[in-house]
Amino acid sequence: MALSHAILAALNDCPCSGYDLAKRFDGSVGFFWNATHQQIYRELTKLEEHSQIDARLVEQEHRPDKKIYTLTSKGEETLRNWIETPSTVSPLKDDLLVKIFAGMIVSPQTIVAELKQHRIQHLESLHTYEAISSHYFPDRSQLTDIGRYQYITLRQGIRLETEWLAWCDESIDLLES
Amino acid sequence: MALSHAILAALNDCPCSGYDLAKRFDGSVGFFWNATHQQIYRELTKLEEHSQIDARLVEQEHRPDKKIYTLTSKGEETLRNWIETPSTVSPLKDDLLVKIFAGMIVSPQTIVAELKQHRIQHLESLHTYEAISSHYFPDRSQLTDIGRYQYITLRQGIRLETEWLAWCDESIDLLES
DNA sequence: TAACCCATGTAACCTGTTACATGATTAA
DNA sequence: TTAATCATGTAACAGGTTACATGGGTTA
Repeated sequence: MALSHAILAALNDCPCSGYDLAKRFDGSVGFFWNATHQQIYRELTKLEEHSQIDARLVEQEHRPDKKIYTLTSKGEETLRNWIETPSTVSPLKDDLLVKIFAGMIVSPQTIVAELKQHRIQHLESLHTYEAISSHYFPDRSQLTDIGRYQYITLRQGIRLETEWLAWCDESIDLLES
Repeated sequence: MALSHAILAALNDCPCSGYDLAKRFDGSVGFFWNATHQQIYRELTKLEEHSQIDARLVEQEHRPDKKIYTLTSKGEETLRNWIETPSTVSPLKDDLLVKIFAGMIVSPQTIVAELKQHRIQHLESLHTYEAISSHYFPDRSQLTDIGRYQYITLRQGIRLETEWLAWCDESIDLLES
C-alpha cells in the first residue's frame, strides 16, 4: 500500500486534485516517489471509497471542474500509523548499475557515453533542488518546526544528486584511462 | 522488461539456477536490483520459451536436482541491445523520505528512532560492500578490463551507503536540536 | 523433533505501464 | 492552426507481492 501512503502524505502537505497530484509526483514529491496519472486516479477512487479522503467539487470558468481531495481524520490516522510502523531501507532499483554490471559485453565508449548522459541529468536535478533550497530555505538557522521536515528530504535530494555526479565522473575517468 | 534484463545480466556474469539467482538477488546483485523467487521462476520460464536462455538439468545427490541456466547467443544479443539503448535516470522510491515529508504529524522522537534504525541498516550494508571490495579488489590499480565494471557498481554501493549514513546523522542532529 | 536449507512451483491479488479517449481553453 | 495545458477517465497488460504447497537433507 505504498502509493496510497505517498498520496496521503502529499494531500496532507497540501490538498489538491488528481491532476495536480500527477504534476507534483512529477516534480518535488517526485524526487522520492513517482506515479502516473492513471495510478493516481485509480488510487484516489479507492481512498475515497474507504473514507480516507474527501472530495470537494470546484467549479471553474473556462476550464474543466476539478475535485479537490483532503485527508479525513481516518486518512490522517492511517498515515500516522504507517509512519509510526518501522520499515526497512527501501531497495534500490537502478537500470544503469545493471547495465554497467554487464558492461563488458559492449564497447567501453557505450558505457562512457551513457555515464555522460546520466551526468547531465543528475546535474539538472541538482540545480533544480538547489534552486528550491535557496528559495524556500535561504537561512538554515531559521527553519520552522514544520519546515525542518521538508528541508531534510530536500537535503537528501541534493546529497544524492551530488553523489551520483561524483560517481559518474569517477567512473568515466576509470573507463577512459 | 527490466527484470528480464537484470536476470540476463546476472546469468551473463555467472550461469546458475533459479534458486541461486534468488539468493544473488538478495545479496550482491541485490544492491541494484531485487526480486522474489516467484518472480524469478516466472521470468526464467518466459526467457526459456523465448530462447533467450538454455536450461541444463544437473542431478545432485542428497538434494533436489536443479536447472542451470545459461544465456543463448540470442539472449546475449538482447542484453547487448538493451545496454546500448540509452535510458533516463531510474526514479527513486523511498518510504523513509515519504515518511519524513509528512513527519510533522507524529512526534519528532518517532522520526529520530526511525532514522537511527536506518542508520544501522546502512552501516551494515556499508560493511558488507567494503568487505567485498577489499576481498575482490584489494588493489585498485590492478583492475582487469572485466573487473572494472563490477568495481564501478560496487563503488557506488559504498558511496551511496556512506551518503545515507551521513544524511541520517545530519538529520538526527537537526531534529534533536 | 523442530527449524532451517535446497529447489521448484501454483494461484490470487495488487501495483505499475501504455495506449486510447474526450473536450474545452490558451499560447506560439 | 497547431500544439500544449487543464482535467478526468477506461482497458489491457506487465510486473511485483503474498500465501500456499511439496519433499528430502541438515543442523541445533
